[in-house]
Amino acid sequence: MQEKIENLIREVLKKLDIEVKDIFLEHPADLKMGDFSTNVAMTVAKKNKTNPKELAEKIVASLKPGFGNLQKPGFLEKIEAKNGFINFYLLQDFFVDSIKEILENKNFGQNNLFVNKKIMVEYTDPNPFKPFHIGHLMTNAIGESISRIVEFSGAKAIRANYQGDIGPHVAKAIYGLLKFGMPDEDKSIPQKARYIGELYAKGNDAYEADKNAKKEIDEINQKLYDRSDEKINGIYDWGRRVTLEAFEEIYKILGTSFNYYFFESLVAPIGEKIVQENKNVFEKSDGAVIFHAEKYDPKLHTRVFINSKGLPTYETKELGLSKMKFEKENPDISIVVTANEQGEYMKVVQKALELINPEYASKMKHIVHGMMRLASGKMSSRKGNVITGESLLLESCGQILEKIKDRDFTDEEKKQVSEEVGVAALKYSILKQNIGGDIIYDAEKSISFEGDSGPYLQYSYARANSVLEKAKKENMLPGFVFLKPGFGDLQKPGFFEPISEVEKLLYRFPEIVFKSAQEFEPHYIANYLIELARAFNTYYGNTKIIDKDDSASPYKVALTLAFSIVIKNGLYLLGIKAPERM
RNA sequence: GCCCUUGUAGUUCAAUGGAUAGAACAGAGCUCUUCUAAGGCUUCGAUGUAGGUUCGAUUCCUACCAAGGGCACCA
Repeated sequence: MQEKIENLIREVLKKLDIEVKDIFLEHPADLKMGDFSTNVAMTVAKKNKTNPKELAEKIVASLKPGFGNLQKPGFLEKIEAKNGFINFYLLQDFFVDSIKEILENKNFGQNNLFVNKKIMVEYTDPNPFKPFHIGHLMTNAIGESISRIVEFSGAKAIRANYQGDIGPHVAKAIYGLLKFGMPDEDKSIPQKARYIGELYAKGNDAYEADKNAKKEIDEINQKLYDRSDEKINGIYDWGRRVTLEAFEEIYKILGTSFNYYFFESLVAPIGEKIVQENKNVFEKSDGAVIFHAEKYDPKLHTRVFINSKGLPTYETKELGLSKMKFEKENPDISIVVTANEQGEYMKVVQKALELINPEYASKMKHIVHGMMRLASGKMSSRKGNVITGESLLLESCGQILEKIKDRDFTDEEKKQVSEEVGVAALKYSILKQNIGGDIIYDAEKSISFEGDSGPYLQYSYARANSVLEKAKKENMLPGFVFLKPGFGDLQKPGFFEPISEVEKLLYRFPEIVFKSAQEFEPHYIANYLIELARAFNTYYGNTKIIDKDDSASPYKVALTLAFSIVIKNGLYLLGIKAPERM
């Protein structure tokens, strides 16, 4: 359709003897201003120093029948010039056809942007021995959504989770466990994991406040690398298993499953080897091995790759990880999703990788998202003022459970619905905004169940579904026949169903998905779905969809079905489930 | 000090250089004998400051102000 309109404009401009390179077509911000519009008159007027409004009117006049030998094109209802823009209104047929297309294709919205491409997405990255905090929830929501969006765009997505199972943070947690003792045997896995997270915070406090503790923790860290202490090995293996199992329970609720789990303990030696083999890139300084990135780019800075104790830092591990990813899967694009606090250091690592292996570096893409912040300041698991992702999830789901307690659901259904809706509330609040921006977490407001929210979208879907259930019972099948009347019937008032905003938005879904994929930005989909759901709810509010006496009723059912398909696909792309009832 | 993000209604977020800057929450007021009121309909209310580029700037450039992050052995 876009092409048709573009060609039409080209044809007219040619007739008017106007040269133009690109024709920029967009959807006007307001549906009242047509389905497509172009600012071509303004750009041309600028070049030729003529009046844009007059030119727009001239173009429109030339597009209309009875002027010259151009016929009014069959696919347009109306063309108008307004404020220098040229607006195109599509014919009803186009919208009805688009509804048919949606009903024929349950995967409506897919595109070919990444066809035959393999894209690895690394996200979530919680560390064993530390709590699963809100930041992990955020990275998970974004990474999962991006994975689904690239899949919907033809890519083979490979989900990877990179976890720091070695390093000072582990030593701190183990120091805490040695000092304060192990948790009771009969506690649940999440309880044990929570306990380990608390002791990590204590270990960290001790590390900063107490010199002896610092020394002890450094020793534990060294022993962990060497695996030289039987007792520490035992605690380590146990704690690693417990925290990883606790994470799995959270992934299950969130609806994520990974193809790969990478661990720092495994990539560290690979990274160390890379650093040793590239002496031309790295330098020795104060007993450490460092990389002077500012030599290559003044905006970058120096970072330590091997510390003065001979232990590899995160930078080195990251090099090892990259190598491992490419050797295992050789992705066309290797995406890493993290919070922006890692943005600067990641650029340094990327620069180092560029010197070591330019091919790998060119395929890496680091997506940074904002931080989840408290009004009172930054959350840090080191300080212990974190709201864990787990507790937030439980709270969100709990609030839903309270809300549906009187509904006609079995206990099993209640649990499932409250989980699906609770997760939706959280994920939507993360995904509705630009990836880059911080999210200010407010316990009162951040989890929203009404208005601009995940549950609102789910509710709209459940409503549509309920209409469709009723339609099935009453044998009201989706249909279009009534819209193909004899020519004379066109005049019959009330025969045609006016095209609503729902149709005008539905056909745009694939464009939105495409844009989201191109920019790796899920929020376009989130915003689109809200607009669509709002249009449907308005339609629903003043339309009786199932009505045996209404010849348009089959079409209304078809429209409802099309809406339910699109909203379900859209929610899927956000990583949100669409319950049939809620 | 240098570098990276970000400044839009009271609050949380939108707006490929375009039209009257959109929503939601909060506030005021309607609305369930119709398919789910987690809904619908009214209403009040905003581009950090100062310049610049442009027919046109929330968007691009410069400076300033403010918030967050990073800047050598944490991740």
